[in-house]
Amino acid sequence: MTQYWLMKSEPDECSIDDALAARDATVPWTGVRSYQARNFMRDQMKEGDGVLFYHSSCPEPGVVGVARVASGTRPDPTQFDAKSPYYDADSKQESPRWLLLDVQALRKTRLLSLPEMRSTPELADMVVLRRGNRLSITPVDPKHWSLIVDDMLA
DNA sequence: GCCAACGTTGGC
DNA sequence: GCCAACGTTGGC
Repeated sequence: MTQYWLMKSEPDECSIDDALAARDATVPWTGVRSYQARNFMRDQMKEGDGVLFYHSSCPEPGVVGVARVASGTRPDPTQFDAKSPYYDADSKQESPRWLLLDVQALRKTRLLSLPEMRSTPELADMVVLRRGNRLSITPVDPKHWSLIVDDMLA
């Protein structure tokens, strides 16, 4: 069954334009260092799942595009790269702690800003809007996906 | 730059 | 296993 997700990316690292410019518009979703987010990727996310591409830690945070999960998980190579900011000295080659999967950008949308999301009553219970939420990957209810993708960003 | 919120760490 | 201290996220 197709599921839906919201994935945060810092546009300084990988913006929606960067993703669309990549080969096949596909980027490895590197740098996830949260067990909850990793477990979503490992246990629940499937190729073909829908993704809201979200810009975070930037002047205008919000949803900026639609994407899809384009692969299953594999070890994130940056965990073994001592020069990477995502290096994890405790992770072992034979039992990698951190995973990634590929995300394929499908289209850029207008900015659906965080303030607009917060001011839309039908979106009020989205996981990403919960107070103090810090998860970089959050599940999206089908009704929220439909409202955002088929209506607000159509 | 500030700070609220949360996950992780480590002492006990 | 508890919980205080610490580091990080991320909006403002």
